[in-house]
Amino acid sequence: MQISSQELGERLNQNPSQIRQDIRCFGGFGRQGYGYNVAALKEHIGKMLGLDEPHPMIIIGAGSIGSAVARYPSFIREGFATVAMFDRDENKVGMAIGDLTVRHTDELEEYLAAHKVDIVVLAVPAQGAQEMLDRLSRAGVKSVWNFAPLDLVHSEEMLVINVHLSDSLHILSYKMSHRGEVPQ
Amino acid sequence: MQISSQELGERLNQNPSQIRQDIRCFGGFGRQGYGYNVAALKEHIGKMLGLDEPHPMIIIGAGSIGSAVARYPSFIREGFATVAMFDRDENKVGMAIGDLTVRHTDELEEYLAAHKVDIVVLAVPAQGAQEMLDRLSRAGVKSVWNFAPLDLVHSEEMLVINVHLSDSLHILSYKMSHRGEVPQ
DNA sequence: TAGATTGTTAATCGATTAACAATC
DNA sequence: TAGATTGTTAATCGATTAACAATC
Repeated sequence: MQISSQELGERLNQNPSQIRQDIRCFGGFGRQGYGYNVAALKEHIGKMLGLDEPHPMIIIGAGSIGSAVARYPSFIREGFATVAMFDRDENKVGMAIGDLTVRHTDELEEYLAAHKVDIVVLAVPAQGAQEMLDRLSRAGVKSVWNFAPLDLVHSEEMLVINVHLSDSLHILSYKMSHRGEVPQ
Repeated sequence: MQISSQELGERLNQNPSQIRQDIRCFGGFGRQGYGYNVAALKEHIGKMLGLDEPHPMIIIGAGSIGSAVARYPSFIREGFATVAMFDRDENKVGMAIGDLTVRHTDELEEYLAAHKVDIVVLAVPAQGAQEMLDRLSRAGVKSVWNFAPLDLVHSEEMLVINVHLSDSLHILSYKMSHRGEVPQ
């Protein structure tokens, strides 16, 4: 099963040249006159993105965002399994979310010391987010996926990706207001 | 209260030239030797993004993603208030989420005909998403914020913004795997 | 007025696209 | 072999940055 940069481009709304340039970046393995082997391509891209090995995640904050991430089916398929959830609210501790039971944040450091955790999902309100990030930093956490609606201050060693849903909502709002105008 | 492109650039990690170019796009109103009036700047940007008037939203799908959007505090502050939630699951109909009660999707067209709805948030599983989008299209909906993890086919008249959380997770995963490598 | 900082044009840089020899 | 399609270099395009006259 093969695919050409031409067809890949059509499906992804990209120029075929762009496709070839991009694939080349992670080591060309196409064949002239033939195209790319789909299975090999998928494997290479997966490896490139680190999807070839599991990445255990824990989620801090068992509110609606934390729950949504824990339940997102495609993450689990791709190896991003949530292995524990934490909350500081006593009322949420003990609650079942999917097949996990919410733990108290007091247990956080202990948990991190005992388990391999690749990614910490930060799904707490804006107020407590920076403090929690500093705490995670002290506990040796290296990668954080932040859903708190602010940009967090962190050291060079930490990798923090911020998800700001409002950015995408603002784009929608902007395009709504300017629809029908001549582009440019 | 004023601010210069210099300081704005420092705060936003942008080149001051970039800042000036960008602000100019929506009509320059800075003053030489002085900078930009912060209040005026905020108002102009707000207007540009359509934040000067409320945008009633409804959410389809009362699962964890739908609930998270309904509760996201900054949306409400910015005028994106959720005015109704729908689900096709009888068990969820009648449930309270914040101060809303989940309605059955059977009432959707009726609701849309009777109320001003600027944005429909699509927070249903991937399987039903395209079908629901077509239904919304027939009901005259013009703007959709899609959280279903697939790109939806839609007519030119419809504005559909896709939120794919996994994109951001893949970026995190990629950077994790390639950390410490010499950039470029 | 002198100093500061914009609006705007010009220069630079990087990213996208086109072209084509290499080769399967 | 002939046709197709890659890898790769060159050309184009757009976006970022620098520069500076205008002016508050």
